[in-house]
Amino acid sequence: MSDPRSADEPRSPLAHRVPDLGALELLLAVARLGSLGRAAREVGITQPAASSRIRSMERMLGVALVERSPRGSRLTDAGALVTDWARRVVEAAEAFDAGTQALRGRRDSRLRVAASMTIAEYLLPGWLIALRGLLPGTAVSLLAGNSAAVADRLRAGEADLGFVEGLDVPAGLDGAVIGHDRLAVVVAPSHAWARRRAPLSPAELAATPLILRERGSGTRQVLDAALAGHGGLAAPLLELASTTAVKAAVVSGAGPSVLSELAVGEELAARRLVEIPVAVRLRRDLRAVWPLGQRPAGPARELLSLTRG
Amino acid sequence: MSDPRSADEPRSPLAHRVPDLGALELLLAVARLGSLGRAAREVGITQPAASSRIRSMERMLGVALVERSPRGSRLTDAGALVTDWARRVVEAAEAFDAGTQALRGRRDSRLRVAASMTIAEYLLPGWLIALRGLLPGTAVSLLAGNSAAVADRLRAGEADLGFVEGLDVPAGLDGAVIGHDRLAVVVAPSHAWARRRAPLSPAELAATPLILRERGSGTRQVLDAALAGHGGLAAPLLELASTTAVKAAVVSGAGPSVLSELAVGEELAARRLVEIPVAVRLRRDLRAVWPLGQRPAGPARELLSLTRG
DNA sequence: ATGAGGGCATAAGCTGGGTTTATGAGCGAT
DNA sequence: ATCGCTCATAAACCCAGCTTATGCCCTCAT
Repeated sequence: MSDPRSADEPRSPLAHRVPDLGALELLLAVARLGSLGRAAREVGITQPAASSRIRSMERMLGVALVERSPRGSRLTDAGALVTDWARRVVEAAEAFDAGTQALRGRRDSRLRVAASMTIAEYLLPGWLIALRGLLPGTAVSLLAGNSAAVADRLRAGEADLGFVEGLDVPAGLDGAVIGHDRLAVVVAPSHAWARRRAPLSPAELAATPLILRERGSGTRQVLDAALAGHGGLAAPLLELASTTAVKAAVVSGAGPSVLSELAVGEELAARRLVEIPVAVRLRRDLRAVWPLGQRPAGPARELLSLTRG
Repeated sequence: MSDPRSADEPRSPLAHRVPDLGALELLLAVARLGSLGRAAREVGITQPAASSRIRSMERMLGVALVERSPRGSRLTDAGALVTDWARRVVEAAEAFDAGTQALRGRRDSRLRVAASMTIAEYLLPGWLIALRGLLPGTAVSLLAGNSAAVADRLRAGEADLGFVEGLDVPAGLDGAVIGHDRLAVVVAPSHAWARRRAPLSPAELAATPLILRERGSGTRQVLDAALAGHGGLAAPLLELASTTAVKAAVVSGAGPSVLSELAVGEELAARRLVEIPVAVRLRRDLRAVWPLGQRPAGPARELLSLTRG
C-alpha cells in the first residue's frame, strides 16, 4: 500500500526560508561575542562576509536581528528570540554530526559502542556530545542493531560497551540499568480516544487492534508481556517495518499505537500525537552491557558514567 | 567580565560536516518515497540533481545512505539512522521557520499573539506548526515581551490571545491555566552538588548564592515566593541579563542556578547540566489570557485548544 | 523475445550566493 | 589629532549545485 498522507503537501522548500547552518552558527557567535568581526574570526571568515551574511539573513527573515554600532553589535529583541530558535537547530545539527561521525568510525577507534536502534537514535548522540566535552579527541565508532547483534559484538570482543533495551540481560554479558523507557499509547488528535477523560483499562487496550512494528521488536515484546494477564494482545491493525512508518500511520489517523516515549516526544510536544493514559505499567529497562567480568574502563567507563543520572 | 568558556574551542565549522537543510529534506523525501527521482520531483529539483546531492552527502559523511537499484532506492541501515537524526534537524528548522514567520507577521494578521519570552521561545513554535495543520494559511503575528507588555497589548486590542507564566492573572484580563512550568535547580556536572544523594532542603537552597536573572524576572519571583518561609533568598552570586547567559555561566561551572525546565531540557539530556532534587515545590502556572469577557473565537480559539493537553 | 517505462548515472555548461581583498567612514579613548 | 576598534560598500572571483541531454540497466507486459 502506498503512503497514506493527508494534508502536508503544498509546502515550499524549507531551505528557502531558513538560513543555512553556517549563518545560524554565525548568528550564535555574534550573540555570544557582541561583534560581527569577532564572530567572523571565530567561524573562520572575514568581517565583510559576516556582515553580508547577517544582512542577507535579515532580508530573508524580514526582521532586524542585530543592532550595529561603532562599538559593536547587540541582538535586537527579535534577534534574541531568533537566536534561541537557531540554537535549537544548531544543537540538532551537532547531534547529527556526533552520530554520523561515530557511524563512520573505524574498528580501531578508541571506543567501540554497540547499541540498539532506539538508544542509538535518541540517546547516543547526546551522550557522545557530552563525552566529547570530557574526553576531546576520542574516536568513537557505533554499530546499531538489535539486542542479539549487540550481544554478539560484545562477546566477540568487537565492541567495548553496549546498550540495549529489553526485559533481561543477554546471556554471557554483565550489565547495569541506566534508565527506563516508558511505552506510551498514542493516537492522532482527531481520534475518539483523544477526547476520553478516563484512563484506558488494560483490557480495553489489549482488545484494540493496534498499529505495531513487526513481530520481534522490543516494544512489542514488552507490550505482549504487560497485557498477557488481560486477555492478550489483539491481532494488529497494521504491521509496519519501521518506527517511523508506524508514527506516520498514527499521525495520519489510521489508528492507535504503542510507542516508546523517546520516539514520540517531538510529536507529543507539537500535538501531532496525543498520549492516552492507561492503567498499566508499560516500562522497560535501558541497560548498559559488557562482557562478563570485564568492567568497562577508560573511555567506556567515562561514557557509562555519563549515561546514569 | 568576558565570557568564561572552557574547552569547546577547537571545533571546525559544523556546516562543513553536516549537509545543508535542502539535502536533509531530500533525504527524508527519498526515505518516504523510495525513489531518488520522485524525491527530486517533490523537492522541486531534477533527478540528476538529487542523485548528485545524495552522493555528495554520502561522500561528506563517509557512509552509504541509499541502496540504489533499477527498481528504486531504499535506505541502508546506516541511512535509516542518519535519516532519523536528519529528521530532528529538519523539525528544529521547521520550528525556526514557524517562529520567524510569526515574528515578521504584520498587524493585520488573522491571529495576533502576545507571549512571554519563555513561552514564545520554547512552546509557541510547536503550537504554530500544529495550528498550520488545522488552519493552513492562517497568518499569525507574534509579539514577545514580559507579562506587563502582554497585558497591555491585549487591553489595547492589539492582540487576540496572550500567554504568560506567573503567579496570577494580570488585572483586566481573563485566563485559563494551560500547563505548568517546573523550576529546576541545576549545576554543572563537575559541581559538588552533582554527587549528592539526598535532596536539597529548602533552607539550604535559600542560603546558597545563586546565578540568577536580574530582579523582575518571572523565575525569580516564583523562587522568592517559594523560599520566603525558609529564610529568604540569599544575595545572588551573579545577576545576568538573559536566560542564555545564566545557562552559559552554570555550564561553565560558575555555580548553581534555578531555571525553567523548559530552558534546560536540552542541557539536561546532553548532561551539560545536572538537576538537583529539592524538597520544595517550584512550579508556576502557564496561562492563556484574553481581555475580560471576550472569550477567544476563530483562530484564537483553535490555538487555545491546541495548547491544552 | 522484445519493446516500453521507470530508475539511476554521467557529462557539459551555466548561474548565483558567498567569499576575499581593498577601501572608507563613524565613534571613543589616548 | 590620531590610533584603534567598529561596520559598510565595491569589485572580482570561485565553486557548489542546478539544468539539459543522454545512456545503461532492469522489470514487466505484450
